[in-house]
Amino acid sequence: MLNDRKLAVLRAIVEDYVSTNEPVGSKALAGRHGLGVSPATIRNDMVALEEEGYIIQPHTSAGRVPTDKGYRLFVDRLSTVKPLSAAERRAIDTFLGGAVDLDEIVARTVRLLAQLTRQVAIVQYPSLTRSSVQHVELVPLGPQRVMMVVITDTGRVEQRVIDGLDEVPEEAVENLRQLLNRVLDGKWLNNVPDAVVDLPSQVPPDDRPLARSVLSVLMESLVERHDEKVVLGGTANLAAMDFSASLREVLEALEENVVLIRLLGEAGNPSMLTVRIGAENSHEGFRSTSIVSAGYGIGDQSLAKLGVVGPTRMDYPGTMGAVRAVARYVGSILAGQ
Amino acid sequence: MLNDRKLAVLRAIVEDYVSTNEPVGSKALAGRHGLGVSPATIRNDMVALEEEGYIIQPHTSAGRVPTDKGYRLFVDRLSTVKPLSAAERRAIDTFLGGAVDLDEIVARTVRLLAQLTRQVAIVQYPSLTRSSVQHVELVPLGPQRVMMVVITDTGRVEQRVIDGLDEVPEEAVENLRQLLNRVLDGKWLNNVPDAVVDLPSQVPPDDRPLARSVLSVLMESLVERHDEKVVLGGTANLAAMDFSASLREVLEALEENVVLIRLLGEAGNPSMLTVRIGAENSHEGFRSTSIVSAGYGIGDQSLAKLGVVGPTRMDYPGTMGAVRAVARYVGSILAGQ
DNA sequence: ATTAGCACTTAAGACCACGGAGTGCCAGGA
DNA sequence: TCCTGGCACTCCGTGGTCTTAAGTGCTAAT
Repeated sequence: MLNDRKLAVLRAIVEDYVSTNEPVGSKALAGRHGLGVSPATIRNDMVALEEEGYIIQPHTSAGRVPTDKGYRLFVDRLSTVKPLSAAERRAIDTFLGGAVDLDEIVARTVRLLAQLTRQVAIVQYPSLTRSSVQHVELVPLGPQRVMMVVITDTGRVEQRVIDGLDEVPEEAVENLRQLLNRVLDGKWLNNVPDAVVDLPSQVPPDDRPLARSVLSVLMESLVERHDEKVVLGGTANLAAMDFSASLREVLEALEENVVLIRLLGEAGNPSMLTVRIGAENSHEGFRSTSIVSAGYGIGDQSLAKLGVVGPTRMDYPGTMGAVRAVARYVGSILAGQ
Repeated sequence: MLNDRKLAVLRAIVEDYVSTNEPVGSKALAGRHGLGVSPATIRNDMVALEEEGYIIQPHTSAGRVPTDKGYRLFVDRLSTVKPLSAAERRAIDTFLGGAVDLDEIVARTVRLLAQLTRQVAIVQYPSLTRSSVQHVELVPLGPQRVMMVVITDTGRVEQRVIDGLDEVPEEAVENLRQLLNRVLDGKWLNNVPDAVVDLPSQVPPDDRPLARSVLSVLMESLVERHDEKVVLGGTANLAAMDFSASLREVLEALEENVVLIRLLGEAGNPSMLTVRIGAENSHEGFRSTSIVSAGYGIGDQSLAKLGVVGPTRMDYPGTMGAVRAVARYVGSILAGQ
């Protein structure tokens, strides 16, 4: 049904529409692209494409515009990811290289991604559950307060104050500290619960209340509370975009971190590029946007996701290239830390 | 020159224009407000107000619109801060009361402020230099790495890893830890440099390289690097605003944390409400917005600023009331922690 | 299967007329 | 001296008509 030329026509329509933002007609198309056939022929192909639902015309006598389904076919079969230019790669390198800690890596990444794609960038903080414990510290703050600090191999530090304890002797804290480090050192965070479950029985009976308090806070901070933060950048680029939905709707959706995290999480294979187009996005506010995302992490272990949000009418090859490149660079920077 | 009635006219113009977003004419004004004079009289007053630069008409035969100077007079002399309703105060209380740590207090505050004012809210993290040291911890991470954690009385935690040391014995770290706590406990952060300047001479000669490394990182993290973070909220409200400038310009300016911090910092008396109207803002991107800000802190010690950004055509009394109330509540919550 | 030609549709722009809201000014009245 | 009613004027916004340009669908010929 869809021979090669029809596909070529679809590709040309997508490319033209993305760059001009105007419905593309048969004549203009035959002129600009070297398809070697007349406008009339292209028109015939167009009605076929329209019947299949890949393109529509906004009104009778207007050119054609790709549908979500058309973009989907385009990214799946008609385009290849565009690698970055050497200059762009150098820019990434120097820009990300200067970061000193995790916060700054994330902040710079989001700026970079927004700048490269001229769209809204989203970067998720590396997830706790995918990293491992490097060190646990317990610090007595007073007779009844203890601070717990957990350091992970991705450079993340979580700290909590444990309050309302009975009088705790310093050496009990010290014992517990040593025990925790012995048991947890190098453990995946999601294995922490199993590792500590019988830990209270290993301390002297007098110290068990302390141990239980510390463990419950530990579990809460590491496991139950997936406080996966996300950072946004490039929202100014929204002003230049034109959604069929209202700008307000998109801005509102972008403010809901929970939504963003779910959206990134929905992506398929975590180490691959994922593209969700228009109505494929489950959240109402993103029905007229496309989201290109990728996992990033150390080695082939994906720690978190990053991506960009733009109009469905976006430069998919270029955007996908930028997202993929940035994800890889961030991974290598994290590994080098 | 400006008698009472002219001022009343200006006040009426501002109030009408703020609520209708349309230039207000003499007839409509005489009808709605009980000024007790005829439209013709109001017209005469209007030309006077226009000659003084408080109002302008967008074109002949249109109503009048307040200028920046008009708004300024309005907030300075013609309006009073509107206290929140009891329901609003209760809402603040329950909403902010549920926060468990500093991050969450800030996050909730920004949401609250955006919701109350229906504008863009900005909250600055409590400044380091205004708080005091509660505890310093040094944790050996390996033979050549030490982690330093500083906890302040505002609940903020700063941590740094000190790297590339010579072999450091554990007891040297422990000694230094005790010394630091003895010297710094309760100190204002901005007094820390003075307090530690002669500290290397108080440790055994062998440990001085370690002490110097730790101190230089300490100084860097606390003093030189005023990494005062700001958090934004309610950007979706931008969509409903109409600036004379482009939306993009405002969004861009809002993304520059440095600009926001400077802007908040420019405010006058830190414990008072500050209003900057239109061109009074030094930054280009905010020329068509007004910024209402206030300091907040524990007791009468101002730790940081918060505020909202909206169109010059904003409800000043209501906005000022909300900003002031939120600033006070946040202060009391911080004090209670 | 492709192409050229042609009649048809539609949105967008130009032009115009007109009603409404608002103004400035002037002369008369308290 | 200040206020008011009246009046002519200005300008914006709206709605109507017309025209143009772009693009389509269809048919007949290649």
